[in-house]
Amino acid sequence: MAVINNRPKPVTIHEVAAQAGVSIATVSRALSGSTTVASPTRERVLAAVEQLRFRPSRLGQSLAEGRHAANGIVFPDLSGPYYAEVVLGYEEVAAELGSSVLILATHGRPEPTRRVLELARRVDGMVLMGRTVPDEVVSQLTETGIPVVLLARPAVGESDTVNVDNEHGTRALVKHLARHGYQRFAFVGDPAESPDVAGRYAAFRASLLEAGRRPPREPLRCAFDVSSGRRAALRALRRALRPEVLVCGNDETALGALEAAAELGLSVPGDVAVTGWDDVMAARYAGLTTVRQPMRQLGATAARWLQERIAGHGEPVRRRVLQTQLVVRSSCGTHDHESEEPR
Amino acid sequence: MAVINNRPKPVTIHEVAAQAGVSIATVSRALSGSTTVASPTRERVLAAVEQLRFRPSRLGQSLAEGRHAANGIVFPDLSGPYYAEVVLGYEEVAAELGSSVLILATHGRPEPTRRVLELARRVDGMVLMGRTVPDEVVSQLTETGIPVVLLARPAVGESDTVNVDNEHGTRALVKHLARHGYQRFAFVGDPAESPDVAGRYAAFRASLLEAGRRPPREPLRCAFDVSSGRRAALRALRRALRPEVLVCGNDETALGALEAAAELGLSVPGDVAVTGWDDVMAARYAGLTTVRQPMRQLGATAARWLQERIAGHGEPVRRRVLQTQLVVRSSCGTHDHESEEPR
DNA sequence: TTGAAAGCGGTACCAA
DNA sequence: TTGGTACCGCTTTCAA
Repeated sequence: MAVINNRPKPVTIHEVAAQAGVSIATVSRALSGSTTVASPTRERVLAAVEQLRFRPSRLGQSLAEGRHAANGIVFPDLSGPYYAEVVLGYEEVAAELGSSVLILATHGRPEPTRRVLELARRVDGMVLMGRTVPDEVVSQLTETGIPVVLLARPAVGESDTVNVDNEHGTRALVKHLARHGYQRFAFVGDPAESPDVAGRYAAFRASLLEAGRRPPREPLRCAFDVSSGRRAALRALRRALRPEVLVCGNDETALGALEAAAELGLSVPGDVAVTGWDDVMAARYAGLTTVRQPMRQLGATAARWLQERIAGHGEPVRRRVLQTQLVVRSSCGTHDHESEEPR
Repeated sequence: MAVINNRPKPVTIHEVAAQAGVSIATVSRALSGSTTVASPTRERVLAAVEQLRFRPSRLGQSLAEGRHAANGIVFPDLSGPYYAEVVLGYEEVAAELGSSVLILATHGRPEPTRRVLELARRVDGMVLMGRTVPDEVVSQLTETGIPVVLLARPAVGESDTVNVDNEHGTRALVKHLARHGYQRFAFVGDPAESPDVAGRYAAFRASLLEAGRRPPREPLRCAFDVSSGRRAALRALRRALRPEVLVCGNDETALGALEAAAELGLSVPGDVAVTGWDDVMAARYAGLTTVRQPMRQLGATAARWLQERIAGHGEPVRRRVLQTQLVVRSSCGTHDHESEEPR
């Protein structure tokens, strides 16, 4: 137990007050600028602050003010470009609006609920992404009075919700694939893994049915990473009746599918077409047809709404569904007009 | 000013105490488990806690305990896979060790110093990455008693420092390129942009000189993104005496260089070779020769050390330089033995 | 085993 | 314009 903790203890407002020969109330006023302080007094205070290198304790301040001036974002994971971009968009706006940003990755960790509730004790509000906590926890938070904005997940109660349009994005994709003339579609990805994938699979299935086709087989369930995608795609591609298209839940899965095809000596898109979701940087170099979603904007919108909720204006519940963009590259088939790819 | 802030005010320890018919001291003890509390009393307290859904205020707790139980990481940006991976590695370990994690991206924002000092008021310690704040701020923080771990930047004073071995990584790369027989090397990237790039350029220059070559020209300065890399590479490739190799400061720059070459109708590696740094996911699909660095491990090590500093054991200063790995792909030239690429 | 009370470091109201 | 002081919500001595 030989803790040799020799940190200088922080300067407090009392020492500044003593040094300047005023009361702590005056120091507080001089620094906040709220009330008027006589110029000479202010000078003395600021000099003392300067000299003692006084930085007010955030804890004292927050306790007195009754707010943290911080908010948080909870997401499954930060690996892979998708979440990183969303978090970046979030941080950017939150910082702009004067809040500190706490992050919490739940994926693969025990007790996500406990961690989220712990986070809730240090913030004025939080953004919850995807499949991080059960609905009950969302309700519990809002009942406790903590504003919550949901991101990339279904609405719960009266919380604001921001989502991407999985429905239309998928339909546009399937429609494009249908024009290529493909008949046998397979979906790679686990709807249970994330609400987004669930939405994409549902739309995939629905649009095939509406086109008068047979219902697709069960999705080839797999996690979000490349190697899981590869394994799942191998299963599909080894079937007697090989699918003509692998519609993948996200880009990393699709990149794994490309690997699988290569491994089996199948050409893409000749023997099998492959599509993804997200349009991560690698997708471009892999020639992957995919659906781009506005990742930063998802985070930015959530941050802005959260701040407004915290400010406490009584806006009605807001739900936003951001649009996607089909990005056609080579992996879905050959095209006459070179490059539908947007700049 | 019509703020309709109707949040239920949080349950405090006093209400729990009243409900359980004990003092707040007893409630605190019953919850912390530190001191002994008679079983029946504890039962009553826990029942009250349950019934009132009491969650202790983090602010009160931290103020009394004299610690935040949180720490922070400051980085230039979160876009691009590099920082995201480092932050992920950091968050993972920090959370494991029981700290909440605050993030702060400085890049392109005004007043990075003010923001960092503001962050310093809410954490027990922090990790500072790359070119985020000037050395004086680092000193100022440590003098104030806030433990700091530096990441991907030169040491300052007595702070722990974690870096990647830019020196050896670059030498291995240049050596490999020299074996290809290339004579005219150009460096793409701005040493002023980050300490890492500075280190890479220095090693690049040194190893060429040591090999008895003429000193290379000035680096083609550019920012870290693909399009900046593209523009810089265009400048180089349009020179009368075209370089045979573009050694780029990071992968995104290199991907831009690949674009530039394609634009000019130059084949890679036939007409010009290109290399990167980081081994981001896209590098693989672009066939980019690069140097892999252990990004997560950088973050993880920093988090662990920071925690130890905060715990206050008086270890001597630590400096770690993590090793890199050359990843040879097609962009640097043709190879006999297919794929030196590690799995 | 429990309670009273003194902090922890601020903010803001009320008087002077 | 300033000072005194009552909080904010918790932890932790010190006594009982």
